[in-house]
Amino acid sequence: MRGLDFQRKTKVIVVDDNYDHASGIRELINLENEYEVIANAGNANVAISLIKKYQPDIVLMDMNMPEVDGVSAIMRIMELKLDTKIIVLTAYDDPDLIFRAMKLGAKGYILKTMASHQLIHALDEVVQGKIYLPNVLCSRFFDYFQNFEKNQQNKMEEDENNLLNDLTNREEEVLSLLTQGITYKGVAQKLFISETTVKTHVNNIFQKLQVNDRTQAVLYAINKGFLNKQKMKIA
Amino acid sequence: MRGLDFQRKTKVIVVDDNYDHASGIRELINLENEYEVIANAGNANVAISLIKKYQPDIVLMDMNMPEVDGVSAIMRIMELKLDTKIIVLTAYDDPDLIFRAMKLGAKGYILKTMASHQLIHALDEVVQGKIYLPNVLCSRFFDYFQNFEKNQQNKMEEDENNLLNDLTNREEEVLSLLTQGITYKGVAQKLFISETTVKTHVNNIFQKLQVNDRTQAVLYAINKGFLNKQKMKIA
DNA sequence: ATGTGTCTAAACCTAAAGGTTTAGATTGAG
DNA sequence: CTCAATCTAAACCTTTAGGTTTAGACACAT
Repeated sequence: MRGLDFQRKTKVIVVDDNYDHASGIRELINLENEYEVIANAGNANVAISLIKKYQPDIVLMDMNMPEVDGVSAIMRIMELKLDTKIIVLTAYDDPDLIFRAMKLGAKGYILKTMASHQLIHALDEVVQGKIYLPNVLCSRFFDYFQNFEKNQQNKMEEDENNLLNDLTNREEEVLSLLTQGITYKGVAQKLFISETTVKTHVNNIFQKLQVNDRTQAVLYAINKGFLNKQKMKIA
Repeated sequence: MRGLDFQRKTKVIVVDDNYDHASGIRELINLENEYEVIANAGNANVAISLIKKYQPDIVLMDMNMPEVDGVSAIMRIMELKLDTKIIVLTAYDDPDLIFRAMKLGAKGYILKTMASHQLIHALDEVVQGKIYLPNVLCSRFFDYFQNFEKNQQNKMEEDENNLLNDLTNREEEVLSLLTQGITYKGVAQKLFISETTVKTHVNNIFQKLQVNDRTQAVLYAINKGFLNKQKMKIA
């Protein structure tokens, strides 16, 4: 695909607070016929206004900037809802940073330590609409992603402070029905027990969860991932 | 790293309901010195018991199986909490399938249409603890991932059937307090209005949301992303 | 066999929630 | 100006919900 578009060069804006570094990247990119660095920005605010003005095809963004951090900068650029594609360029391979950048919609992620031809390759891939994430960073991302999701599901059981763990089986059943917005009478019918028994269970639940009413109990349950647990039991 | 472990071969279990296909993969893998297919499984249940029994290093899993679907199978294998690594092998490059498999903890994802040496390469990468996701599938994943997160936030406003959109500003405020488990009296104090006024609002909310009590209203609100909306208003 | 935990259930009470109707004040659109 | 929507509020009522105490039946462990 490189060089097929004779109409115009691919417009790139470089965002980096280090002027020397930005200049280096600029020269490197301008060596390529199909790319053109149309502007440099030393901070996020300047970057935003330049992007609004020029609507570049690609923004190469350094992540360790003063004042506004890189993640916020990406967020603000994405909110513009332009066709501009963001490639992150940073010294850090921090999984959390990679995860957040990609989540927000970055199309590529490159380490500064990587060879310069990789930068050009990243540009090539991204202009074609692909994602550019080197294998090393890809693995980092997924380590974080999978553990993140896993933790979301399992943090409940692992949490010593989770009062839901004090509930008996029957109480869990009752709570499960409460989280569906069912009345005492309804719960009694579903569990084939009397309404007063349900009340007893509910009162015990309230004491164990240290709440005062069913709404708070339901909210506590939802926040602690109780619903996920119930779903898993069913499946 | 290949061939450095003289102690034992890497144990692989192949899960595929198509016997011929499973056999083909088995032979292919057994050509490699460092790998050994120790078992085949034609369905998820057999697979689970074989995995429990042999605790293989790698499970190669076909996703289009009858009875139990591949995603559920992955979920059940992950629940065993073994060191077994799952590589998905399927004919489909459906982004949703890729996303769910990776989310659940799959370490690799290969299409059946891909060359056989890629399968071996995937095994090599995964035994080293890396993630194997070919560029095409990686892009598919991120397209889904980035839109997924975006959609989660915006699906509410876009939903024509979302009854929350019928609420007035004041009703939203009241509902917001209900979702914090606050009583009529508490809401009245927070909003500097009388308790009966709160009741009126709440009744209107119930009618608009077509529910009968506060618990159901709170659940409706949570399910439709009301809490996210409130958070966004703050930020 | 004795105690502990769980599930069951009743009686009794108060507080809160929910349903209905009516209505005044304000605002903004036609 | 008038209509509609919204926010406010009261009176009246019924139904749940929640709190407390007591207690029988069963299982399980020491």
